[in-house]
Amino acid sequence: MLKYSHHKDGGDKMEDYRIVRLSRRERQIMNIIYERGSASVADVLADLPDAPSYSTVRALLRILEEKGHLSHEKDGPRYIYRSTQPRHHVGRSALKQIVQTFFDKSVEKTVATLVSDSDISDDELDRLSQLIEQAKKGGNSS
Amino acid sequence: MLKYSHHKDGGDKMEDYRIVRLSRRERQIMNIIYERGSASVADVLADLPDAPSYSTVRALLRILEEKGHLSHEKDGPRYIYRSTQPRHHVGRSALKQIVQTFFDKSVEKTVATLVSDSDISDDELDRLSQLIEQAKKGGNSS
DNA sequence: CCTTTGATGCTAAAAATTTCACATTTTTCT
DNA sequence: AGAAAAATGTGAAATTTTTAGCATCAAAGG
Repeated sequence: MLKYSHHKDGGDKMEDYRIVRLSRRERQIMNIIYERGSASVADVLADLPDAPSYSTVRALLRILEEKGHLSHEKDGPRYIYRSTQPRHHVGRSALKQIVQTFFDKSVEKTVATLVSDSDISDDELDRLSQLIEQAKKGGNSS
Repeated sequence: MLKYSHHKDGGDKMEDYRIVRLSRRERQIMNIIYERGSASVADVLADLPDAPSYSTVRALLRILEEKGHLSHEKDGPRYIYRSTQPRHHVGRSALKQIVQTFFDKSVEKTVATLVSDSDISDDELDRLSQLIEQAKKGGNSS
């Protein structure tokens, strides 16, 4: 046939981005928990599209916990699940992935889409300006 | 047990975001194709982490085509696959999802992460400023 | 205290995904 | 043209994911 360069070496592509390893349901559940910060079984069930049974959700949560993505604590009678990885960390990674996949690794293109698409108030635009200004002053590379 | 409000009505959560419907491998492959713009079987195989066999990749590509996510054209002896949905459209949707899931729907927080994380040149920061300025002048809500 | 309700623990079947082997077709090269 | 190389087409096995049923445990209420 052919020789294919399975270059898993570059260290650039796909990197650790663990979300990519999750199955469809696992990802949906993780997203719900990231969005809510924490969630009970009922919370997850309420937010899940095409919600399966209660048992099913619990099984998935258990699996995610076994895999180390979630942990739970007891809140009275019920379990509250949280991500083991801090949300901002995972978000940063996910964002980076999006920038790479859809926006040619260009932060500029990404921001362009963000500000053009959404309905942003003048206030928020001002704060964005300040953000950029701060970045200019603060540590940079060039 | 309990009553769970399977509210699939709000129309806000998860919305159409089709990527979420893809299986793990399907998603990986779609990402590769979005990133490259188009790809042959060998291209996909080269970029896939834990690359399976050639046959396997072709099977997945066929499935993605059946599901309507991909189409192919002949480039000489081989097939070149492309997304049926325009990349910028899917990217916009994916970005929106990230903003919602990890950044409290805040464009500001998202941009803050983008500019703080990445190593951005002063040039790019200038262009970002211009971008914001344009958005201020152009159509907005408030 | 005992019953009811609502939670979890576990196990296994059903469904979907992932994988590859083999056959066939097309291209390339001498 | 004929042989070799490289691509696609197909079907089915192997694995993983997804699902739910039933047993058990804990809290709340009469």
